[in-house]
Amino acid sequence: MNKKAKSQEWARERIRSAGLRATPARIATLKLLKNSESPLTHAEVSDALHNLEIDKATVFRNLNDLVSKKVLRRSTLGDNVWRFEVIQDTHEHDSHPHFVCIDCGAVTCMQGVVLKQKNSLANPLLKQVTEILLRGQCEECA
Amino acid sequence: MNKKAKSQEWARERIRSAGLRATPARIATLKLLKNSESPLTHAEVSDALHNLEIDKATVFRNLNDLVSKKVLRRSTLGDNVWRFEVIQDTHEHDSHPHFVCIDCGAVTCMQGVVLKQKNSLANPLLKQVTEILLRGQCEECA
DNA sequence: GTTACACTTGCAACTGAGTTGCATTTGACC
DNA sequence: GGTCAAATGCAACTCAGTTGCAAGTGTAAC
Repeated sequence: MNKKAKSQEWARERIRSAGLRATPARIATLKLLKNSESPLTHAEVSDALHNLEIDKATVFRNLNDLVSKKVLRRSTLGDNVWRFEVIQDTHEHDSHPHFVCIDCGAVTCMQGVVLKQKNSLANPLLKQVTEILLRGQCEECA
Repeated sequence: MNKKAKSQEWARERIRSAGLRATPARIATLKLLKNSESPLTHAEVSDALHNLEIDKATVFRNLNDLVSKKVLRRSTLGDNVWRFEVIQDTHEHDSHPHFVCIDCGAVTCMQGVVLKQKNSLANPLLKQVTEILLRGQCEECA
């Protein structure tokens, strides 16, 4: 099986095992996000798939469906637009912070960064944090 | 001077010292945010001031003006809506993380929390972080 | 392979946040 | 009080995201 067919089969299997139907729109969406280096907005996904003539409402619904099935992660990067990325199986429980450049919008995953309490007073909120978002300037824009 | 007049005078002075004109709309906006316990959305501000018949465009412009003059802080809490809060003078250079409850929207300042690198590989991005946002469930909602 | 039907899709119309251009009004300094 | 840049009101706009509904399609069961 060649690389393209393998990617196709992977996407198909991922969608089906989530309990959803493997439609062309969903397979294309998932393949696109899998191959992307950083999370994509709905507009970017819609744009990339425009040659498949998939309606924007369909793209939204599929992205949201895949999020609710834990196939994708939906995050907000400070510009009030949702971004979507594939949840890697290997990182499933490794919720690393994301760094977002406030100038160019580029997103970086920060695997080696953790949150620490400065003082000994335990903050109970720390245990319930589900997402960490850092904002600033990336090296390019600084 | 009574409490109300004091608050009025405080807002007036804060706006003027930022280099802006102290208009009724701006004074009302600033007083409202000063007395609020948590950041407010534009819609909430607009709503609260509706008896003053201030146009929504004016509210937006004033909020943004006050943000650019560092009188207010504008943050996004994960629901893709901007929220505004007064920057307290005492915390001006203390960029502590904010914790946002994904259910009720409540915002908490986390003074004792810092970010650490797990491994020794220095991540240059860490030096350029200007804002840290944690998302999760607050104690009430957990 | 055919069939049945729930799940998906496309379309179009909608909501709600936020922006913009422009004519009119007004706060602050003289 | 007069002047003028700054601020406002209005209306029309953009853009993200949602929704209702009729038509189409993937899948499981035959």
